[in-house]
Amino acid sequence: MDRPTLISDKWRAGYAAQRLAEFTARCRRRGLAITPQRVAVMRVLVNSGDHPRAETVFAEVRRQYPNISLATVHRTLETLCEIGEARKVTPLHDSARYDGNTAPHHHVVCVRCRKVCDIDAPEFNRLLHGRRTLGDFELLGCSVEVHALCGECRKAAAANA
Amino acid sequence: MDRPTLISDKWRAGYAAQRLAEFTARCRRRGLAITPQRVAVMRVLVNSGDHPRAETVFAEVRRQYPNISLATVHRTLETLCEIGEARKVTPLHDSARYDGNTAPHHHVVCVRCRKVCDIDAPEFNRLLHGRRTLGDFELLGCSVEVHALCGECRKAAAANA
DNA sequence: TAGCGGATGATAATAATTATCATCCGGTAA
DNA sequence: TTACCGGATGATAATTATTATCATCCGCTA
Repeated sequence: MDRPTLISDKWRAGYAAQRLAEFTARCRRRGLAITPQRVAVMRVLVNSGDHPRAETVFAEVRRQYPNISLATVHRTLETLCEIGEARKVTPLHDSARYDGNTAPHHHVVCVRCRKVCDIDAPEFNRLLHGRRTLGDFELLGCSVEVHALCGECRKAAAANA
Repeated sequence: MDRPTLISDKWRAGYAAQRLAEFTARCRRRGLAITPQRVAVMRVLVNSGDHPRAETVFAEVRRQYPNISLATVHRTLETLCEIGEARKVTPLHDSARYDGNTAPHHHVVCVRCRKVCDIDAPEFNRLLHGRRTLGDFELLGCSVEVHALCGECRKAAAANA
């Protein structure tokens, strides 16, 4: 069946090992230096079942590298996102975006300029199929964020290529 | 059919009129004063097809109330969210959250403490049914955010009640 | 092993948001 | 209608997250 399931710690442990094993090769391929700080940030992130903030990663990495700078952690996390080794849980975070539409609906977000449009998709409103819980969580609702390139950004991207 | 569609400006105009007509009654019911600033912020927000930042709402409202403070706009937007008249496009925005898992997956977020867990749900990965575009947008992928209460917050909420 | 260029640490600067507080004004009850 | 109470506002300071700057360092290639 296709029910949603929480990803298990066991799965994550295997996944993390795999990712870390490939990490140095991937950095080299991208022309990035393999520094102990970079590896440490990557390790903490990929081992975390949580979705940590920069500050949290900093606290953890610091135990092994007491001299690491918070700025380095921020820079490294951004770098990891740029090369596709990590992602932000939300692409919209610099400032809060508010939505006056309280009817159930979803969003399409331009990954380049971050424009957001509302979409109506009854099918998306039925994703939970009436399920009330998932593991320890009591489910309340869900929202779908479709990632896309808007018309303008599509043109801009084509022009740059 | 149930295909996703962009919400039209026409629909929004009607929706906005309706929401504004009900707004004062809803405020009264909640014990909130009807101030011109509050109404103006609500009007700008609900008329916006975009998903504006506080600063953007501020710029717009200021044309009618040149003395309004940015702090008031921030406060008012938060208040609107608290009483359910608006919502944040993302509940996670105070600081960026990073995810080291680059495999397709989705998230369940506690709306109270903001804990995030990964979920695996093959069905969610098929939402776009191979569609390539939606209006002007070129689709790239989608992610589902399930809103929930985690175990701890459920207990805390029950204790407070 | 030398040297180039990217990476880092320290710190300042910026941006977004929240806190503080005196004043103001919407809502109620006389 | 008027007086009053408590929430709302405006001005501003404070806080928090993130990014920029820059001198120094060190991973990597030749």
